[in-house]
Amino acid sequence: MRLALALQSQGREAVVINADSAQVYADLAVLSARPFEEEMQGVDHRLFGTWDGAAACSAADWAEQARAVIADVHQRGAVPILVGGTGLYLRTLLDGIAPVPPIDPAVRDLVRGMPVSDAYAALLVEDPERAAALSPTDRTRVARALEVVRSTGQSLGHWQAQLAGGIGNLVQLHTAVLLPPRDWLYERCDRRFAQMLERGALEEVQRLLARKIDPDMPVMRAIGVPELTALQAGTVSQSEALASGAQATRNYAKRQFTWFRNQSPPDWRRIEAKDYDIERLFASLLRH
RNA sequence: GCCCGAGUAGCUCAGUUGGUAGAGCAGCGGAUUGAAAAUCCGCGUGUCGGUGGUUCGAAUCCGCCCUCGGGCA
Repeated sequence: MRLALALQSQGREAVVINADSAQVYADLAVLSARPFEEEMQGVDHRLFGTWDGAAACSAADWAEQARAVIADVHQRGAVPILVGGTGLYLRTLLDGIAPVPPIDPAVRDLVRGMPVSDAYAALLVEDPERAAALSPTDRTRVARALEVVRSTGQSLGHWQAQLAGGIGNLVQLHTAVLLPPRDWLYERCDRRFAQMLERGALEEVQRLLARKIDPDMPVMRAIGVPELTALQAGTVSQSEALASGAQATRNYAKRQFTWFRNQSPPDWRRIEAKDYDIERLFASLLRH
């Protein structure tokens, strides 16, 4: 946002594009900490609250939309600013992803309904190479590998040998990976979740629950949703829900830290200070 | 003051008939190719409250002391 304003002060239009897997859902305004109208200060924001919670937004879905938005923004001579902490989304946009055809919904339902142990046993037979590379307890990846072989007749490895749709080579990137001091970060996580409750997070979850969406869907797994669902059900107290939500936020922050520290390209600048000068950070971008 | 109960990892607790201790959570590190705010993997030396004693050997048995609960006065 600060960058967008800095650009605008130079008479250049900027568009903020969401790259966060929870902020894409319309149902999660408070719990995903989606910026609200006043915060946007008239700057165009895209892909925030774009998906309905009843639908699952995949990395490829998001990347496809992001590509279109970026093309449009460039068309207008404006600068796209991608913001968000979902590493897989950014990687998919920049590097592309395996061109796996759509999965047969019947196969998907069947596979995802299986206990991991069964799915893994099946994978050992149907795609032993992949099975060997995965932890037998990794539900998400075991299910993915199995649904891919069953639905496409080819192993996941076969598809992953190629990447499609990346735009990393077509654009000029100005990057910054924020890795602030851990204590400072955790303290903010605690405050953030408490603040969400003050801003109506519980009511948001009540509205979500009324929709009776499958609990396995991404919206239902967003941080705070399970915690506040438990509060709503009366199985935990207010203070317990507050504590577990804050804890989940911290756990997530750490995972994000690990992702970006190790998975993002080494030439992406790491910022370890909690304060930084946006004008200096993006001086190369702001100059011309 | 007396009687019970509890004092073991940062927290919550296990620890069988004595053989110098281990789980969950937290924390730290890591993985991450179509639901990723998800999913998974790895890392456990701590005066076992203190102190005397019994014993070849004590978190475990005995004495005394300390702290925190609860009860009785």
